[in-house]
Amino acid sequence: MNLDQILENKNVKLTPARRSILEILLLSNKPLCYDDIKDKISMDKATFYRNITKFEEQNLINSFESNDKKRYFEIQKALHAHFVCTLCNKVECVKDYPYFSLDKYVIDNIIIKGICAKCNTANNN
Amino acid sequence: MNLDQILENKNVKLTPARRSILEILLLSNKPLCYDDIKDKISMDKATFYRNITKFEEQNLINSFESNDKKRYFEIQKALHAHFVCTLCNKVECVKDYPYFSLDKYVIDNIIIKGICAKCNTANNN
DNA sequence: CTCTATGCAAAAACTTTGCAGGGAT
DNA sequence: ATCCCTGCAAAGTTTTTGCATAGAG
Repeated sequence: MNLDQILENKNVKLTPARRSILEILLLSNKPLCYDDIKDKISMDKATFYRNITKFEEQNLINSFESNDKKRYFEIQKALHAHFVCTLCNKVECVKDYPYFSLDKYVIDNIIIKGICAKCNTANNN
Repeated sequence: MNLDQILENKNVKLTPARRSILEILLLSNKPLCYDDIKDKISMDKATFYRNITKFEEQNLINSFESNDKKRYFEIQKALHAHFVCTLCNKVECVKDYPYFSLDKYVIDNIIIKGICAKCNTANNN
């Protein structure tokens, strides 16, 4: 999947800022927040959030709020679930979690909240 | 399930403010945010959030962030999923959504994000 | 009396908006 | 010349913290 395919038929001009955001999200194996992306490239938060809003309007990406109060974004290549640890705030993709359709509902994302293996082990020591 | 049972062995004194919060959450059939609760009883946000924090520390309630950037709280009687509509921000419980354990992970909550039946119908008109 | 709970006000954290400058078409 | 993208600064929203008062044991 490349950016041209992704932007096909979408009303989004591919500016350098947008290219950067999309490339970083494409290369990432987990959802990223503004801080994650700002660490990789210099970009004002207004630019970031305005472009993110546009991407979401065009269904190019989806997002969710994690436990750390930040929004995390990703280009979802195939619908899959996400795990958010409520102790260490780690976010990871859960590729093999089954999902089911709900009558007349459109499912965009599944977020599983709980305690990750590492924190769980640490907690029980 | 009553408040005495819920607070059994928990290090939480049952003050009037706490009783109000817990009773409202117990009676609700869906997760509630601070604004929802403030509509029902007068309570300062500091008091609310401090008590909510204490409840969460004692695993009396759990919470998640919805699309409207607010945290929603509930007393979860049995693990079940929640649906959050990304268009109208409605939050509802999905009792019959199947869930699966993840090896070594503790699952506290499942949030399904998407478009609810009503918004979906409205959108396709 | 001491310890905790509460309310008000201020701060903090993340996101959004206003506005002006700059580039592309 | 117009449109829209970008960055800075300011505002907005939700949640948290500081502090003084009130209340329970």
